[in-house]
Amino acid sequence: MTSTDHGHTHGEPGAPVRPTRQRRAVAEALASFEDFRSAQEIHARLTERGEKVGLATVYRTLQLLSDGGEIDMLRTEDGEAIYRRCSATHHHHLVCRACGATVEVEGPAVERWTKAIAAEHGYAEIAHTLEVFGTCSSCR
Amino acid sequence: MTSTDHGHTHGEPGAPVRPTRQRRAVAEALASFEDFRSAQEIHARLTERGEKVGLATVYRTLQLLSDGGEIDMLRTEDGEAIYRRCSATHHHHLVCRACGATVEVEGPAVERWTKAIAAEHGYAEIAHTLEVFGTCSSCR
DNA sequence: CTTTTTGCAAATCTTTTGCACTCTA
DNA sequence: TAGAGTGCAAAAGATTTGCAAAAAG
Repeated sequence: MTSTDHGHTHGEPGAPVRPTRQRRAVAEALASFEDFRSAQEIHARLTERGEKVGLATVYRTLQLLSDGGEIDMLRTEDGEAIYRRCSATHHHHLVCRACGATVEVEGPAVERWTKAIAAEHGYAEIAHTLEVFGTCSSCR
Repeated sequence: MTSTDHGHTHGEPGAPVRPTRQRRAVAEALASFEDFRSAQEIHARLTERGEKVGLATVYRTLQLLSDGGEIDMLRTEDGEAIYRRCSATHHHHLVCRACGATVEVEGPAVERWTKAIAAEHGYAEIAHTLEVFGTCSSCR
């Protein structure tokens, strides 16, 4: 409930994380997808591949990875959480609302604008979310 | 599931909209708040003020207003929809994660960048969400 | 053996819907 | 009146949680 950070927050001691079959499975499923998927979809894939992993576990694992900054998480326009393995650089997404095709885009201009605006109003420890939705050419 | 528009989509013929007691009430509640509130909070205020309006109606009204572009709607980090009376222009928000203080900011640069990027990748009917979070000066 | 993980089902919570009933124009 | 709008309670969904059993170190 306080996982506000967009940046990575590794290194917290916490409790040891054990590499289990189900965690590996979730990681693999994540790796097998090109773009963002909901916990439900990930669980479905696992199931259809014969991997028996409880839905709750998928949620727990996804949350764990997300909190650790190891995967990207964003929200659909209707509030559903969707996840994806992420690259190292900070970027944003251009998502097709019909087929879900995602394009990663970088926006140095936006980053700069964000920092400037924030500083201008006296805000610190800036984080921002920016997602662009549209209909891709093949869905039109 | 198709209330995708972020921009204003006024003028659709649709059905006539009747000014009722409950709609007025919701509008007033909205006006009484300085920043973003959830449907539940708005309903709570209505109730504590003695206005009898069903929760479902609050949701329906909020959705109506939001679809008509008459109020702003955005999502909390945990996926909850929050609303606020908004100004006419398209803008974004700089929100203090500690106290919730919101500053409306305009970003012509961002708008331009968004359209450009999208067009470049062949995406149409663009919509975007951009929220900036930070800690305001008085909360530091 | 101790601690972390799971599974499952039950519980939450937000938001939506079905429907009979009440209003507005 | 006819069509729009409302209240309630039930239905959906997405997540989360409690707890006893299973796995990891």
